[in-house]
Amino acid sequence: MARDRQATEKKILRAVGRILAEKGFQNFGINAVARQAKVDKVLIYRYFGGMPELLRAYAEAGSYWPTIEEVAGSDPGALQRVPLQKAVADLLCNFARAIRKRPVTLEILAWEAIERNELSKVLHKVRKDFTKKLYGVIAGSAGHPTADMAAVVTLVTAGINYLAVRSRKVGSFGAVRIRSEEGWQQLESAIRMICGQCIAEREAA
Amino acid sequence: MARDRQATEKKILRAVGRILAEKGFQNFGINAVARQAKVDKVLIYRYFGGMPELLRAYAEAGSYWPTIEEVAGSDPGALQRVPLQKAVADLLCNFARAIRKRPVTLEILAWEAIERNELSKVLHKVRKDFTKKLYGVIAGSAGHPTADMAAVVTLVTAGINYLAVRSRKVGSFGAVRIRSEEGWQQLESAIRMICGQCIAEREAA
DNA sequence: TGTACATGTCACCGACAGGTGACATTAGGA
DNA sequence: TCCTAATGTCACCTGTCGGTGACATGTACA
Repeated sequence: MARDRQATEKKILRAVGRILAEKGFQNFGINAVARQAKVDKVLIYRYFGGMPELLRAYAEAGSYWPTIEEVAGSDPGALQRVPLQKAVADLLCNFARAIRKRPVTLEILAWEAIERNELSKVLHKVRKDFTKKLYGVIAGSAGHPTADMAAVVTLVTAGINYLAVRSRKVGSFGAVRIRSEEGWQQLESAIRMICGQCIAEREAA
Repeated sequence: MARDRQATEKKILRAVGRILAEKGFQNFGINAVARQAKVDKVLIYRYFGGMPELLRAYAEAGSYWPTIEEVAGSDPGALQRVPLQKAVADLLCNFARAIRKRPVTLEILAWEAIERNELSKVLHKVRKDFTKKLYGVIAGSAGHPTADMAAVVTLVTAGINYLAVRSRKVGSFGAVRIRSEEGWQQLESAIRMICGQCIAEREAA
């Protein structure tokens, strides 16, 4: 109709986002994207090449991972001036909040337990850079985390991921109502408890 | 061929298990089961009714969740005679080991983040009973867990689930090599650290 | 002006999914 | 013995998927 390739490409990419956010990877496909974007599917092949390239293009355009500022605050240096246990706890809590706000990211997280695709590959890379930078933010005057601590942080991060992903489908897990704000506040205080105690032990040793 | 309905039904149910364990829900379907079982798919409809009923039948026959003994040991009463922190830590570690041994369970856990089906419903119920019984085992002379503690246990359990599920597809998460035995030993010591400290704090208060 | 190319439309293909109806064969009871 | 019902086999339906070839139309440039 409009004979505007850029606009068409944008429509397609927006459709990708909508489908992922609303229906997830389960009902995702070339035909579904074309339908949603109200565009002939042949244009998707012409402009992007195919499914993998489409996903990669979407990945590059999207912002489905927290930024450093979002998690570490606008002044990351400030983290090095507070006790390590508080810094780590804050980072984890902020991460939980940031990730919960991203439906597409949660979908990708859920789906990468099923199969690898272009989006999970890109997410993998982004996440690696992210944790590396975050480590740089933490490891300063406050001292470097030990291996023990790293395992604790890994476990807690994994727990956050799991609960955030799961909250899309179900109202509670174990004792916590993961759909409600207060449920997540319970979890945040659990995180602070874990960090506080574990790191205190480390410092004492 | 053999004109033996019972044998045919068994073949079908075994095929369900094989497909779930090897290929997962992604490539699961009536046709796939029929192919794997070397049975005409119409028999699946005749004997079970359809996909939901087939899954329910498989669910009732299978043992894809840890038993209480597997997690609490053959003498659950013994748990009430050790410090609460050690009891909880042991339960969590045993749970991690038990769940890692069950590929089909991990598949269901992964898939229930995508969609609800008959298997996830059954799993939901089994899991609920399991946690209830387990709570009964713990809550004895050692005293009842607090709400704070419950949130910690929830978070750790979620982390275990996530890492176990993820280890099917990827070798490491964060700082931990989740495919290797030593990676899980790091996690176990992290669990003990968390439990020990958090509960110690509770007792002091 | 005319022509070449980018853009968009349409119709179609083969593969596979879930699902069903009709038929052959065997076993077991009247 | 014969008849019925259970068991197993086969062919076929509809719908959706990813993917492609052929064609119409607008646009920009020689």
